[in-house]
Amino acid sequence: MFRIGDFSRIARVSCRLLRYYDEISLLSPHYVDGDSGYRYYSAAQLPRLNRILVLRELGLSLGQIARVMEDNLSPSELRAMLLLRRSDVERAVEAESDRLRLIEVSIAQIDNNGELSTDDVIMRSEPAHLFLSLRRTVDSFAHARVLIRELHEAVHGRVHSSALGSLVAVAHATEFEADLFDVEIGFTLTETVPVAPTGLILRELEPMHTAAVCVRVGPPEHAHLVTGRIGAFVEASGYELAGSNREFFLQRPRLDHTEDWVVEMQFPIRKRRVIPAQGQAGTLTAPVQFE
Amino acid sequence: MFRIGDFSRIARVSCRLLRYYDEISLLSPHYVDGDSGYRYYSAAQLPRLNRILVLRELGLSLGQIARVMEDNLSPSELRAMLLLRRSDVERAVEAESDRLRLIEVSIAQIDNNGELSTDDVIMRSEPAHLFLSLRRTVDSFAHARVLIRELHEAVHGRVHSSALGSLVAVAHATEFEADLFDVEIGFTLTETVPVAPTGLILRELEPMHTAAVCVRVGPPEHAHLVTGRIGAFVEASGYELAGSNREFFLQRPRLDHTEDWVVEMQFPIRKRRVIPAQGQAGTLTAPVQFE
DNA sequence: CTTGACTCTCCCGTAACGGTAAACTTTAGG
DNA sequence: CCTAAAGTTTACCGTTACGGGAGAGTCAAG
Repeated sequence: MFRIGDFSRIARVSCRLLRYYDEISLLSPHYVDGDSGYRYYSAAQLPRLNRILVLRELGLSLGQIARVMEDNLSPSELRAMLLLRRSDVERAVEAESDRLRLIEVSIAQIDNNGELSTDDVIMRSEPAHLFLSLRRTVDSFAHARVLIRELHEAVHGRVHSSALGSLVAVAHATEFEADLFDVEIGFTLTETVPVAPTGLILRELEPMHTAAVCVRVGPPEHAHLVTGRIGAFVEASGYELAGSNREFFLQRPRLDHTEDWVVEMQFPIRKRRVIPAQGQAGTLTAPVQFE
Repeated sequence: MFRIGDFSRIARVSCRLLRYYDEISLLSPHYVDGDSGYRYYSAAQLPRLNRILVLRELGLSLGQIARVMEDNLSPSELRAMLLLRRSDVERAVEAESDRLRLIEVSIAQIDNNGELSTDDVIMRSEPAHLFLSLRRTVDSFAHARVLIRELHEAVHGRVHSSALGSLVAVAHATEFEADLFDVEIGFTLTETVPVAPTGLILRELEPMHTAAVCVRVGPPEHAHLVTGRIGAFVEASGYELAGSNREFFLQRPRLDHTEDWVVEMQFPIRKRRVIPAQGQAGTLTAPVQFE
């Protein structure tokens, strides 16, 4: 019979931990003195404690460990738990590895540029939306204002304003240097509407499983700065573009004050299967070009 | 100006998170109504929020993120933080990979044996101890009782009992099948003592950086069972033996009741440089032999 | 003016313990 | 036998980064 301090020294765990495991009934002392409340442990409890510690090291939660310990769980059930745990750990390893690459990209950014400029590019998923739009091919992206006005006129009076969501511009062109832009501009909808013969398209705006997004505050003339930044980020972090990008207007734009526009640029991306340069942070010196 | 709900939808984060970041002064609203307490956010705050989210994704704590954000931290300081973070993540990846291998070993154990029998072998480090001992070569490990008696007589009266720690037996032989055992038996000491010319050795019992330990309750005749289990565990988890093993007596042994002995067996181990079979859990079918 | 949607603050809960305080018990030494 | 030191008890708070919910107040549209 050991008092808690001796037992903790023998088992190399803290007294606090033993009391905690007693509290949650994971490992109760062999005997508790009724008067003093002193806990007394026997050496025969060491195997149980060690088993707990081993399972803990495998990453099982104390709740799971309790299930393993209390009834003598069948080996196959334990096996199932371990399989579950294994897939969790596999995912965790992959997630941490991804994180590691992102960190290295950021360090390389600082080394090359003197500062961290990709800091506002973020990756997330984007759900599908119901979308009511106009599609045109124009010769200048600044022409967008005209399109927006046209869209407003087409929509005005036909759709209740409470059904309208955000203004979205989809860039269907994949060549960024081309002289012609295939642009689709419309509103997301919160409910379906009848589409009269107005030239308006009613469709689903595709969801993006993974999107690199960046918020731009300023006129469309500055878009290429953000575009380049996103491109560099996507390139460096082992992804590639996976479709046409689009711009979400987070504020209803005032057509005559383009410098106040608040636009979220969204680029669908996917993991590259081949990762070209797997080197250290400092070795990523070649200038990274977009597309 | 957006109310918190709109802003949360735009930024794709929860209201709760925005309130929390306000509370810890990480991202305060552009304006707070004095009467109602309503928070109003401006679109111009999105870049800051996104930067926060990016840093969070890199795994920085909110405290670190706050330091990055509040003063405009110099890029080199940020770089240092990222380097620190990188080494943390590298360690995390390695730790999770180790864990993954342990899990796979456990699954393979169940598949081969029908149950998890290595469950009470645990890995930890063992500190150095001051050690006062006798060393003999005997022809049978069961001869240990005689040695213990001899040790008691040598120590009795010369060392104050408060200075005595645990009884330890060191097996210096590396060949487990040999007929002769080179055994050293002694006590750990809590303070240094004068060693009279008694044949006793005063030395440091080497620490073990990594040890596989297992508690055995029972007579020394059962030691080989535990030995085999530890060996199989060590072999399967990518380690190898790295020196002579020893037995810590967790209870002062009663010489005439060997069946009550509570002994912790400690084997120093190190990572194998070459990992032979890197296969899946189910493929580990060859019987694993000790040494 | 009402009603429904929105927002506020405040408190509790998470997992797995560590730290500390105030009171009590045991043990060793004289 | 007495005292002092060491050990132990319960109880409460803190950690991280939020999520959930209660009860009360606020805003906007019809």
